[in-house]
Amino acid sequence: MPTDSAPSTALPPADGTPLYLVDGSGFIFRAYHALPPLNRPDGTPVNAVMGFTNMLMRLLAELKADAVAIIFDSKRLNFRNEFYPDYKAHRPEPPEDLRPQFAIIREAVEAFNLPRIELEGYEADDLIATYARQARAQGRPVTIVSSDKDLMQLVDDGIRMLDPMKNKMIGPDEVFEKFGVAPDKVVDVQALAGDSVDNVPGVPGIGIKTAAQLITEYGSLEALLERAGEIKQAGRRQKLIENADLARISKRLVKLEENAPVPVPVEELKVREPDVNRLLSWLGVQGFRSIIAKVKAEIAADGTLADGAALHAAAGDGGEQQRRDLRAALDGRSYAPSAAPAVVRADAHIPRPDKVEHVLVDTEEALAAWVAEGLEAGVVAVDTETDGLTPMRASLVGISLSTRPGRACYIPVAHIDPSTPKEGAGGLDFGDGAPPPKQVPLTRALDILRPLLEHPGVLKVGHNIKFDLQMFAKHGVTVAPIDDTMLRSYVIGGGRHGHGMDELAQRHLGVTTISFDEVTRTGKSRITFDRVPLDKATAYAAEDADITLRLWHVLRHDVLADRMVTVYETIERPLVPVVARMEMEGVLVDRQVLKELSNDFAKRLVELEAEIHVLAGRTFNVGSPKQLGEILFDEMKLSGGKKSAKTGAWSTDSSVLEELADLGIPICQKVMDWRQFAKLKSTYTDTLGEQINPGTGRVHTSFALAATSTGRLSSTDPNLQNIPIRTEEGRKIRRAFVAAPGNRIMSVDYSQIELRIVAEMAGIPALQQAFRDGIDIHAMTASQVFNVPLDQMTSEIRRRAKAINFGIIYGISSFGLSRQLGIAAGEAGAFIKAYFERFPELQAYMEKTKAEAARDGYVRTLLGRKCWIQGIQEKGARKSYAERQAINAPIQGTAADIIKLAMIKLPGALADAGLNARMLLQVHDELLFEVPEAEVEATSALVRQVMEGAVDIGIPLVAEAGVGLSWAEAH
DNA sequence: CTTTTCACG
DNA sequence: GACGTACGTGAAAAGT
Repeated sequence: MPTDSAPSTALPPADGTPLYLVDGSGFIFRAYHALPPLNRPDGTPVNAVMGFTNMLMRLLAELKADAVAIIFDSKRLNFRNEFYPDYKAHRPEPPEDLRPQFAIIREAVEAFNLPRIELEGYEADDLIATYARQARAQGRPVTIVSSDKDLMQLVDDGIRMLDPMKNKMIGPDEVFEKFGVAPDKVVDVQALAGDSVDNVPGVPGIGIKTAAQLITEYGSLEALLERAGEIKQAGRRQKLIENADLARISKRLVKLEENAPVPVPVEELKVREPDVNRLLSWLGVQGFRSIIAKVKAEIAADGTLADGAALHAAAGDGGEQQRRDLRAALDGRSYAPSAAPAVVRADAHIPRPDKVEHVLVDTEEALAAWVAEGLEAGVVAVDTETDGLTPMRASLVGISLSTRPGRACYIPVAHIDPSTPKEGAGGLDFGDGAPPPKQVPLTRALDILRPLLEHPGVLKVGHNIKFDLQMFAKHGVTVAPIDDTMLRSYVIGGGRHGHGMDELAQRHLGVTTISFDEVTRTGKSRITFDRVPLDKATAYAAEDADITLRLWHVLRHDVLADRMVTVYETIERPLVPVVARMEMEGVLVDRQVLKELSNDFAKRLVELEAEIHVLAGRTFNVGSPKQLGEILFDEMKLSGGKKSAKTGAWSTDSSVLEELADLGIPICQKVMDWRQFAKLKSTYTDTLGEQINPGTGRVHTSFALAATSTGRLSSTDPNLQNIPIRTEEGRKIRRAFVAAPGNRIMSVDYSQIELRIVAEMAGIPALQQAFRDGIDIHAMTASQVFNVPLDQMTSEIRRRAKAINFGIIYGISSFGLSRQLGIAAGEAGAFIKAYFERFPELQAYMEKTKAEAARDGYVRTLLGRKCWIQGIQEKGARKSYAERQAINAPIQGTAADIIKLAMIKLPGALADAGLNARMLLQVHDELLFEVPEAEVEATSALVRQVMEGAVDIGIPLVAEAGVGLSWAEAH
């Protein structure tokens, strides 16, 4: 976790804000029994839900509560059953028509956006007791909303109870009325009297009246039991002596735990303004028309439902709402009711619609009607269908829209007859297919859709909407504003599961979607989407839009509930158009340079192969690790072979070959050389040329936004984040990445960003100072760890320190370090020990991070991104692996967050400065630009400034720029 | 379709 | 005493 210098979610000081603690579980039963049966339109019983919802409304609207927690029992047994198994054992199962209401009531709390508290092993009463005492200690008045007498023990002059059914306040006087003693003696009375409902035994024959009398007389339960012999009445005396232990157990059962490990700090129990759309939708599903009217009236009155927070302040689309209102005012139209800016109709059933309409749109009139419907709704899900997966090569063949859950359409715009031959000879169409099906042609369809897609007041929701943005941009349509369900899922569950739509549909909606393969078939018989018959295409495409919108409703709430709004809104969402633009820009690649390198590599491969065959004594496939292993270890009988654990095959990776080459085995060095050239040729020089887009003459990679567990981007088709640089031969490939005439390639990279982050997050003053002083960090750590003055530093000592520094970032192990440095594990372990002794804060930080991962299942970056860690609960090697991930993820992830923030700021900063540089690539700590020759100086200064100032993490960030005619020169 | 290897940060 | 390892990716080729 961030240390003191992290952007703090500063807790407010105890400020005397009254705290309302609602006994949710208790209330459910009382509301159920108090209210007549009541069903919502679909037949689900909701009488307790109704009572509960009215109570929440009263809390917010009448009591104007600012600090609230709704507290529930956890399902399982609690700690009381450990010492008294019969506790609450005879409770009957809840009635049939109450059971389905529990889940709906939890939904109610979410819909009102109130803190919902429950904790396994504890009853709601224990959590209430804990919070009540904590708030009381801060001098805050506490109101417990409950009519459960078991809570009366908590009452004092600062803690009162409110009986929500009778609307009656309970203070010390009322408690005395009930129990005949002051609140602090209530426990003793209950221990004696017992409770048949909860199966608390007490002392047989003693009820509340007698108990109160005895406690008043003797002062306390302990005193009474000790002096039981003094009691005059023989029967009562005997019962007390015989059942003293039962009374003591009863006291433990009745006494509430005041030190429960509550899951949310008391300071964070705050009323947050609900998402009005979600709340109204939810109320609509329940059929609570009178409550909807009340909510709307409240909002009309003061713009908020609860006191405090501004409307939509926490909601993800707050900006959109404001812009929409502004736009509506400007053009004199209004797309939303003036009083309640609810845009999702309250009768929309979320997430499960009661009817499904997936329709084909093949006329301009029908399309215009859908556009009108989208404008009215204010939120639409959009999806595009194309004839390929790479956006820069694919063509648009259809568009789907969804305006509310269950309602979606498919608009084919470039479908052809399914019987059309796959490839017209030489691209010519001999007209042997039937005419295309009836549809609105592409350009006409886009003209009609444009007002919707570009309308600043209509949110366009997509699943990986970057792709759709690009498809529309190709036709001059700039889609904005946007939201992305894939990225919403990513900020919540990055590293825990995938974020593809099919998986999320299953996960969140329980829906199995129509698979793409099902529609297009697979393998050789696969057809492009423009050949899919319209009925099938509609079923598939409309479903995608429908599911996207339904996922949006769920995930929008989940992001909020998971406190990930800031990461989503400040990093992921604004990044989408930036990366979309960058991919479309593409990078200019000189085919001729690649061709020459390819020929050169081919020549050397032929030579090497011949030499290797001679040395092996026979011909074989050098590219086959299996055959090579057999040659080296079975036929040539070389020692030092390792077998892979999985298949038992000989390992022939570079570490093995290198060892043998050092022993003077000539074939091994030759194979290593062969491998290098084979890799460079097959992966880079032969392939990159083919990736040049014939239309733009440039290479357009695709950056995956939700692929990594740490928040990094990844690059595919082709991967431009792993272009060689480490060897001289490999580096030549960068000569092919060139600037267009009149331009230069500029590379700007962060210097030592991950080590800076370590220094900051772990709070290591010595490292922080070194970075502030701008000294060589590897030499400095070498000097500190190995006790060598800087002026006597050798390159070998510095190399070792550098390896340790990198090791730190990877979650160091003595094995890994020893392998990296080619030293014994024991020696490596000693280095690590010395390092930790010099920088003790580091070891403490690592322990803390591991513990956090084990406790929560995830770790966080400095900016709050969650990185889920799989396997942290396991044992042995798997656990160690998970621990190293837990150490690495916050560091790597923070660096990823920082460069993303810089990328978001750059387009605006460049435009404001009148500069025309284009951002081309991101390589984790580096950004690549194409810059007009005349603007090189100004761009270099500005980009460095923006990158260094992307966010203030405490330690200074440093960015360095290089310029040249190619990437090789710029780096 | 999985495994091995190797390119990058 | 042996596990099986440095963290994060994607692509090509071989081998099932």
